[in-house]
Amino acid sequence: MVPRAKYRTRQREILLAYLETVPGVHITAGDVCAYFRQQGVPIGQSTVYRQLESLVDEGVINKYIVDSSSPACFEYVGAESHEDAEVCFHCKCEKCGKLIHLHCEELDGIQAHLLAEHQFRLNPLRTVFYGLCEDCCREMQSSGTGASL
Amino acid sequence: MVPRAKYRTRQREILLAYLETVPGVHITAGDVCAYFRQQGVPIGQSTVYRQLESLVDEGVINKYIVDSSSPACFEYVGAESHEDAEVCFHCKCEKCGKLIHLHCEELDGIQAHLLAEHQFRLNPLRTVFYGLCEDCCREMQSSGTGASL
DNA sequence: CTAAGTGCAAAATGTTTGCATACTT
DNA sequence: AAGTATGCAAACATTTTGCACTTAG
Repeated sequence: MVPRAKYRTRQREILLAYLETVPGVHITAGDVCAYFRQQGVPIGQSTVYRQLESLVDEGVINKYIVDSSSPACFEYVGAESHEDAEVCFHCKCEKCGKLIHLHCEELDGIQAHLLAEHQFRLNPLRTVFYGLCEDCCREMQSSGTGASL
Repeated sequence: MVPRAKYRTRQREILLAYLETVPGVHITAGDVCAYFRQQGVPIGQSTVYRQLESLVDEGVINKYIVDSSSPACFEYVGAESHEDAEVCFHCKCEKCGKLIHLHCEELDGIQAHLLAEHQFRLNPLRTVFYGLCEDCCREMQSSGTGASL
């Protein structure tokens, strides 16, 4: 795990500023590097990786790992993670990439259960349920791909 | 995605035989290779990767992807059990990085709930609960770092 | 001034692939 | 015989790291 950022460096601000312009969008570290390179903004890739990891650590962005042979995706969620009011869960469709925000008491119960029975203090802000959304689920059934997970 | 195996080769049988001896255990492709190398069983690593992928495709083993910088884990779940394969959830400690494998009916209920109430078909193989493990949780309380999530 | 962050290039890691050979059916 | 699997090594892609240099506080 990477330590939290302690300085506001130029690179961090630029990176953050960029991420804020694409909330809810999933981009890879490579995407970010490519974007800056194309824009002529000089930021080293190791800095990108390090800062992204820091931001994940701080809960400003989410990190999604979908497939072992594809890069991790990052997503700006800053606003949500800072307000402590409504905790919401995320469901991410593995097929279309759609991200669904869920408010649900039943799911909140998971938190209590994990704590009581498994001594695990869940952090909902960073937990993402992966699976298939309604649309993709239907689409998959009709297309006969008997992949019923 | 890799095509299904069509031949019963020696390597496939050996691999399968080994996997059957460690049901429910999570091993990486590297683990498998190392084991065979140590046992003097000559099986190439590409074969291991290819066969594992085939077996995943056939539902004989599960593949877990938890972290982008750690290898995928495989777990034998049996030839027959396709639909009702015993899947386990993962809890990952954000602090120490520990990975906890959880098998729990209560958590299985989440799957049903998400499907029934939110039309979302959860894929437990990809879903990871983030939070604090028991040890880190206690450690944090005692060290007065009032981080109560 | 000091601790933290940067950037480069190189290493490490995990996985895939090209291709000639060997095996299964 | 025909198609499939194997094994090696090399390619690949992503991420991490060592280290000298710069910068924020």
